[in-house]
Amino acid sequence: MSAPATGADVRVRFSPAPTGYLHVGSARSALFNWMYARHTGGTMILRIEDTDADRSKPELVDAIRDSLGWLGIDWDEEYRQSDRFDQYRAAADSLVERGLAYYCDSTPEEVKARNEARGDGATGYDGYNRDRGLSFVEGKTVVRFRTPETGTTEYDDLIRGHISFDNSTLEDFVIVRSSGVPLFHVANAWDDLTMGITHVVRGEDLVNTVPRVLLLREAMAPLVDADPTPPVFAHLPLIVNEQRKKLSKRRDDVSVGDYRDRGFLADAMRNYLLTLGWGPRDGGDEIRPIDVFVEQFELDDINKAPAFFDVTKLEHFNGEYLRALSVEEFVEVAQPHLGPIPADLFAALAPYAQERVKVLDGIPELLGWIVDDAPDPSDKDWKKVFGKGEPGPILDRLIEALGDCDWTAAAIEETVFGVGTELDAKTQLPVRLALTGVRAGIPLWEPMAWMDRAVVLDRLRATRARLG
RNA sequence: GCCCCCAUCGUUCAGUGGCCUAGGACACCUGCCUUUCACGCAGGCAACACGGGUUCGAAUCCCGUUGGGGGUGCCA
Repeated sequence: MSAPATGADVRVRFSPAPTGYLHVGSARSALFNWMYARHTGGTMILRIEDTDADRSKPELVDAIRDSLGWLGIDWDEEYRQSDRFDQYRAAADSLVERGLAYYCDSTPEEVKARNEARGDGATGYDGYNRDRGLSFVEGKTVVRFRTPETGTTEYDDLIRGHISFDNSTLEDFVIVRSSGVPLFHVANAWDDLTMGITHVVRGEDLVNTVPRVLLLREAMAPLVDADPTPPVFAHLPLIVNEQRKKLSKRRDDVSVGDYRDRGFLADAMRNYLLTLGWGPRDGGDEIRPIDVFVEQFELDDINKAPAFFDVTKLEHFNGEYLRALSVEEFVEVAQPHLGPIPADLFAALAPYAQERVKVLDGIPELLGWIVDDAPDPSDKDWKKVFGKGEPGPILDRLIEALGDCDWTAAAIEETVFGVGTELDAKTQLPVRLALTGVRAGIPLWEPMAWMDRAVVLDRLRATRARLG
């Protein structure tokens, strides 16, 4: 068991594979690493795990860095595993020399065929070349690590407690491909060792790799002047979808960049992500500035159970953050989301939008009617508004009065309500439906004053006509 | 199949043997405000998966059952 590092000794890393855009699951891992680094005054490391040349895309590295930056997650050191292949291979060679690893020329198909021929239901590598003393053949042999046949490999997880694996269940896994390129486990173990990583904070889907990494670390420690003590592991609960399954790129909306593009605020996203698997120690409000949470953040407060990524709650967080902005700030962040709405019009109506919109991409729906063509209300709304009473005369009177009054917000409001008083009727809803096509929305008077009187009258007349 | 893990309101976080007739937030419902909606405010609905232990006492500890998830790649 390792002595927990504290204070400025802490070194954590976020290690994404650049095989896709940053998704919410990895963003959460990055965040928790960052929280801990900042809480302890330690070092946050970004390590790009791009050992799989076929799937890694260099341009995605920048996309990931951008998304992290957007979330306000910064780092103190950065590495790329593709720059360090020589080190991993040297380490692997040494393992072979010392008999801790060996060459193997079995193809996956051959292994599978042997397993099926045996018919005992076992899968995975069968140890066929374990003791056959094969030597290196260019493009043909992989390097496999020789796992112990007996005993257990165990460790204490800061979040999940003691976890133990029977070594007999560990197969001899590949550490160097036949192409000569090292794989995840060696690269990961070597880097954690040589970079002095003290805390490994990552998703629960990686728990099963711990024994392999631990075994490798032990085997490689003599090669370097580094602390052989294993790091502290903290495996985060998975973030799941409504089916309680790990978020997947194919089925779920997981790209952090997509949320940004839709008009979620970085602070809201970060704050929400933080509440998945963790809550403030003081039991206080879950929406607060990040500094407050950084101060309280402890890895062993993290939950064990998976958490559902609830977009509805994210939206609530975003709404709160949006409303906490000054109007000027709100106008600023809204710019990319205005759609057909002129900037000066939006500036005038921004306060109305600010308290109604939860995500910025909802702005066109809220205000678009002002500049769009005449609306087409649903039958349901139509019936709700015009279904009873004698709406015809009310509309007639509205058209008449509105054709006549001053064209200012105050005069329009006074006119519409005046007709209401005169006829003892509610006049706002009919006007609203005629102009916007729906029964809910921002106050009408300013937008109406901004619109041409003729347009307003046209929509009112069209509604009157449909009434028959 | 084998290995590992998880289990409190619909969701999320709180609860670490007595303060729990289980608390906050989201969602939902009701009311207030308002000639719309929203914001705001006041209420409401709603959970310790099940079965055995341990204990004077269990949501909290142990065992089992059931359910769920993750892994099982020359991916990470």
